[in-house]
Amino acid sequence: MLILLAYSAYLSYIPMMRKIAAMYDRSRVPIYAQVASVMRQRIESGFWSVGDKISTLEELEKEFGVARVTIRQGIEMLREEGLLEAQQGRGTFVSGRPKHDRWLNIATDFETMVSSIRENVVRRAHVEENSSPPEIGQGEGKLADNYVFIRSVQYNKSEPFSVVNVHLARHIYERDPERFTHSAAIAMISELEDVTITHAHQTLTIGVADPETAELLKLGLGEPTADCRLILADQNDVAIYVANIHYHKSCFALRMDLLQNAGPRTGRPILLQKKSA
Amino acid sequence: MLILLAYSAYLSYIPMMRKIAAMYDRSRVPIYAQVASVMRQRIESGFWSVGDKISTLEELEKEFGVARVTIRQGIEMLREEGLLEAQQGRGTFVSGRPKHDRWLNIATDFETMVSSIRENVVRRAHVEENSSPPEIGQGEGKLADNYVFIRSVQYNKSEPFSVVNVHLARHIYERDPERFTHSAAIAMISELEDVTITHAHQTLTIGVADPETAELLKLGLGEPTADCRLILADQNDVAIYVANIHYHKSCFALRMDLLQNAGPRTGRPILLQKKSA
DNA sequence: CTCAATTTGTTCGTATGTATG
DNA sequence: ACATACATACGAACAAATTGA
Repeated sequence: MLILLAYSAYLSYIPMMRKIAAMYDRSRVPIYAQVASVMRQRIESGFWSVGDKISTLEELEKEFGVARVTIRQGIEMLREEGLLEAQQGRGTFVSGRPKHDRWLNIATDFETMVSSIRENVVRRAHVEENSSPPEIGQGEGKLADNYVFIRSVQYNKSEPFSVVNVHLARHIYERDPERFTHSAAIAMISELEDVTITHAHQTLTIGVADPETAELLKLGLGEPTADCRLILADQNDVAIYVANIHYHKSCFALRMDLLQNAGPRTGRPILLQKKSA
Repeated sequence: MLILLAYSAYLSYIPMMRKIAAMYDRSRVPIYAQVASVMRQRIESGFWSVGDKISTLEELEKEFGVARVTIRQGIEMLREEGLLEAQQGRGTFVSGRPKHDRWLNIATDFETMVSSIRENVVRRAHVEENSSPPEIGQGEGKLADNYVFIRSVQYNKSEPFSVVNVHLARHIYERDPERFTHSAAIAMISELEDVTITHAHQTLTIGVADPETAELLKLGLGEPTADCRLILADQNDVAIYVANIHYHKSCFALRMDLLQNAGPRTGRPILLQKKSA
């Protein structure tokens, strides 16, 4: 069995020990929960592997600069999550890894997006036919006359993983209200022969859960979410589809190929060109 | 001056009132701070505009299902941030919007990435010449014989916004240790004539700040960050550059054009093809 | 101007949670 | 396990400022 050195020996953050109080103060999460989240991260990242004996309470006290009881509270959290097991006289051992779902892959081009959304299981929808228009920034297109608001939640094995809030131009919606309500609007739009999408872009940020999102995704208020804003504009530059999607952070990953349409890349020539520009 | 209706009238979350205790319990952040983050969001999103009178304490008590003093603590937080001003007898008013930094745009192709990184101001670097190799997943290339570990922090107006942890293949590093330490490694790699990048990909997730990252970005332990993993493989499929970048969430945004290399898009034909496939 | 209604500000007591030594 | 200190949260009562009838 591998006995690990104290983490501090590896990453040398002894110099920051004096500032530790300030670090804990920057977050209003209780210290033991902060300690727990660091230890959870170490298990998830593999720095502590399943079966390993982790540092002793004494080492952890010194490393985190907090009292023994506080460390124990953190360990208790992880025991309840099934990640740690403590044994008197022996030590504390890693007994499992957190579920890292990361199975959701966000599309980076239109084709992929449509086909991935098409397969989504939408379990719940709420429609407001008389909706206020969406907030639109400059460069995002013109507003349509009327919008319909559709909210749906996507589930994976009965676990909610995203909330989709869509403002759909009413003239699009009315072509087939029934289907727009119960299947993915974007897939349907892409099938309309007389609608040409001239702009489609997506902006991704980190946001916080508002009460509705928190409730639907079973999150705490203010917990972080991956927020995706998706806008489609038609041939008249009218924003016919404006979506705000909130993803559960633990299922979210975005993978991009940086050489997508470029092929292998060697150094000098292009960059020199750029430099001189 | 606009007097707003209670938010609850608009978004109808009265039905969830019974579950409110559960919602607060899902996070270990104090309730007043959770309330504050919801109100902050309302100001940021423009639901409450500057100058507006927000709901009264009594309304907010009922809406959030918490005590008056708790609401006041939340308001007090936002007063200290300069977002709200309260006046006895009159009400509480929005006095400012949060700084929405979002000025950082993550690149989605190699050229853009290199030229944006080239302009970054790196203010601090830490180098470990005898570094353990990076963790590599399948499909990310083969490991080089040796790596050098370089950590740098990027600043904007003396505010740190990202921590870059790079494992750089030693044979690359040794071509010019001095420059690799003090300027952006990736920009230099792209100038090497005899190195061809055959794979370059980027994976973005939401992570939590570990002690080092928290200290360098002045975050609380366990606060959310945007984590970007960036890997470059050379002509021999060796991962010569493996970066783990932690961005401060408030400066992070990723914008993608979904029609990047496709041009305008009309419905049927392509999709029918896909369907029959 | 006064009065009443509205709205924020303050204080008390109590209970529980967090953190230390 | 205990004693101590401080933060969080509740409910209730009361005080002070503002507004409009």
